[in-house]
This record gives sequence, structure tokens and C-alpha cells, in this order.
Amino acid sequence: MVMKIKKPSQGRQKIAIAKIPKRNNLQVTFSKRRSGLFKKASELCTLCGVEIAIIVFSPANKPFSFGHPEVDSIVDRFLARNPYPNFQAGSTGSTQQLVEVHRNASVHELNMQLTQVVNQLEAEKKCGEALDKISKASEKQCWWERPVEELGFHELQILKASLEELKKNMTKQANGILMESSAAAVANCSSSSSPFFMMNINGVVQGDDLRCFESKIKPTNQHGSAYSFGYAGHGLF
Amino acid sequence: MVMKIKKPSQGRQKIAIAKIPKRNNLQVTFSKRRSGLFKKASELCTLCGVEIAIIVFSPANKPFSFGHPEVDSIVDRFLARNPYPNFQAGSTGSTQQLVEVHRNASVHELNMQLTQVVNQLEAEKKCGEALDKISKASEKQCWWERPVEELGFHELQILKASLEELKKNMTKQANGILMESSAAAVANCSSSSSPFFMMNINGVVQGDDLRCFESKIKPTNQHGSAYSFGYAGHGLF
DNA sequence: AACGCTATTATTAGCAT
DNA sequence: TATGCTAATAATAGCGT
Repeated sequence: MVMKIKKPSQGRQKIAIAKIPKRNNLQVTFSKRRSGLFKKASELCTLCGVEIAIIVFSPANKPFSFGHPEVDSIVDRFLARNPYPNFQAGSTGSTQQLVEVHRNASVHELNMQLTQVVNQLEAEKKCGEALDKISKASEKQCWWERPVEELGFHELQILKASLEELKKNMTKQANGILMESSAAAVANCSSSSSPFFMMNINGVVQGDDLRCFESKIKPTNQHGSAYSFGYAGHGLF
Repeated sequence: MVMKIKKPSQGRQKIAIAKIPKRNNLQVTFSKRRSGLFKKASELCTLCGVEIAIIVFSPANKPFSFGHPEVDSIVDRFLARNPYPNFQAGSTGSTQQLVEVHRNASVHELNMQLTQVVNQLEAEKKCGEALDKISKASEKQCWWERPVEELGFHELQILKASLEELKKNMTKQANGILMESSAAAVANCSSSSSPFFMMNINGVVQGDDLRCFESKIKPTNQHGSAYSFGYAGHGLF
């Protein structure tokens, strides 16, 4: 007596290449085909001795990756030599231009550019501080609130010196900016050792701000672990 | 009498997954399997509605890529969540720290950093311009050259207003920097309905152009030029 | 979620063009 | 160098575990 009714597998069915409706089915297919994809990639690596990186974001938005030798180096190589497809040559200012340019640059160039820009930023911040100082000094004394007759000659002299130094500094900075905008590979920016005003002001970016900036740069690794498949020769699958 | 000796194809042969010795054979295999890999990827995209980026460097070191919606946005997303662990809390100054960090950073990070710094620089420049304005305005009047008794109340008022405006502007810029810093990390991942991108070093072709792949358009020229393929979703194969 | 099973479909190695 | 052909291999859809 046959108790077991054997239902022979109907085997592989043809499916249309369109979004799978059933969530369950989709998940299974994703898992299987992702494995298949990575296997194909590893075979291609071995057969042809090439470098491949694959990044997949799952339906649940989890990142899976395959890389030989490793994803990051391949991605870096790719990004370093490939223009971003999105940028449009526009009638933009020098900074925008710089931004466009830097998208195509190699690591070395990017380092140069970054150094330049950081230097500029430093200088500009000094400008800002100077400005702050003037503002604060002035505000502190509230000299404009007072009758003209009460303005001391000393105060006026300080203000004059401040403004003159400031202007000089700014002219210098402006020239520097122009030069860099046109030629991106300028060497050492001779940092002006003009440490004039030592005063700070409230509400201005300075001191701690850069720390804040760094923390913004630092990518927050909120998503725990990515699923990454390394390549250790063939026969993995 | 059989004059024609028909040599039936021996069909697909089993091969070991090891580096193909014959250059010729390797090139063909690379081309075919790369196509197959990209096709599998596009199917996975369509079937499961996921995002995939593939980067392949050919034996001749040419980059080929597949991406849906596009390689860069996927790579950005991936890198943002898998940061390089280069950062060390140093005792150096903040800017120096930044410079040190950027020496070890990947291209992507450098791009991010550069973008950030450029944004800051822009803001600082605006501050500088405002300052310059004040300086010029003041200088124009040369009020400090004159005896105190000659200072007009009008001039003083202008100066005061300028300084106040400047301060406001700077505060605004500072806030803007913070906001931009946090927002810049998120690339525009608006996948919309664009199908797939495949590109190599020199260009990109939108996936809509399925003829480009189907008819295997002869590359306009093989060297240094683009082999650009587009998939238009499904049903092409 | 991941794995085993198997009838089917999909891919492709070797050749020829 | 890339594509067409064809037999043989490889991948996998649907099912159960």
C-alpha cells in the first residue's frame, strides 16, 4: 500500500523577469540569486584573473558585497578614474568649479586640493577672527553709542590699525584664492604669519568648530555589520 | 558519398575554475561571462527591486561597470556605512588632524572632506567679503584720518549697522555649515525609474538605449573609447 | 531565513564566421 | 575582436524540511 504519495518536483519553472509579487518568494529568490551572482563573479575572477567588486542592497536595505581582492580598493580605483556622470559644466563660480574638478581627481590630486583648501580655510578663519575682533572690540566699547566727543584717540587708532591689517590680509587671501582656482596644483601656501588680533567673538565659527566639522565628516557607522563575501580562490561555492 | 563531414559541435565542455591559459580564449570568456554577470545582476534588480553596483577591471585594466540605479550612489551608500577605520584621536590641532587624516583616506572620503571644506571656505569667504565691504566703506570715508571732532553721527551709524549685519551674516553662515555638513553625506539616491547604467572609463549610456546592447553596437573605436552598454530592465535576453 | 531535491530552463565552451 | 551555433553543463523555481 502506498502511503507516500510522491509528488515529483515540477522542476524549474520559467518566470518572467519582473518584480516578484510574493514577499516570501522574493526573499528566497534574492538569496539564491545573490549567491549565484557572487559565485559567477568569483569564477570570473579566477578564470580571467580580474578584479571585481559587487555591492548589493537587499530589499531590507542591508548591504551585501563581494570583492576580489577587496571592495574598497576596487571602488577607489574606479572612482579615481571615472568622472561622475552627474556633473554639468555650468556657469559656476570658482568654488563650484573646484567642486566639479575635484570629482575627477585622483587621490594625489585630491590630497593636494584638500591641503590647499584647508590652508585657505585656515586663512579665511583668521580673517573672520579679525573681523570678529573688530566687531567685538567696537561693540564692547559701544563707541558709536557715545557722543562723538567722547571717542578717544586711542580707540580710533586701534580701529584704524585693525582695519588696515585686515584689508591687507584679505587682499592677500583673495589673490591666493584666485591663483588656486585657476591652477589647482599650487605648492606650499606661504602662510602669513600675521597673528594680529587675538580676540574672539561669540557666534562665529572658530576653535571648536573644526572639531565639530570633523565629527560630521567621520562617517557614523550606525549600521552594524555588512555582509561581505571575500574571495579566497575558487571552489567556494 | 558524404563529401561534407559535419562536425557536430561538441557543445559546452566542462572546464576547471582556474586561470585560463590561452590569452585568446580568456578574452572571449571574459567578455561572455561579464555579459552574463551583468545580465544576472539586472535580473536580480528587476526581480527583487534591489540596488546593485558591479565594477570590473578587465585583464587589460579597463573598468567596466554595471549599476542600478547608478554605480556612484550605491557606492556612496556603501562607503558611508563601511568607513575606513583610519581615524585616530590625535593630540594635534584640529586642522592638523584633518590634514593627517586625509593623507590616509580613500578617494571617496577625500571627496567628502573636500566638499565639506569647500563649503566652509565658501562661507568664510562670504564673511570675508562682508568684512571687506565694511573695511572699504570705512576706508572710503577715511573717518579715522579725521579729527574726532569731525566724525559725523551718520558715519558712525553706518558703521554700526554694517558690523551688526556682518555678525548676523556670520552666524547664519556658521549654522549653514553645520547643516550642510550633515546633509552632504547623503547622496541623492533618487532612483526614480531610470533602468540601469553600464559604463566604462569614458562615458555612460543610459539604460533606455536597449538597442545599444541588443544589437551589440560596434564600439566606435576600441581603444580609449567607451564600451557603453545599457540594459532596459527585463525581457532583453 | 537557509538547505535539499529535481525537472526544467539558462548559460556557455568550443568552433566557425 | 565580437557574434552565431549547438550540445553539454550549470543554475534555479517550486516544493518540502
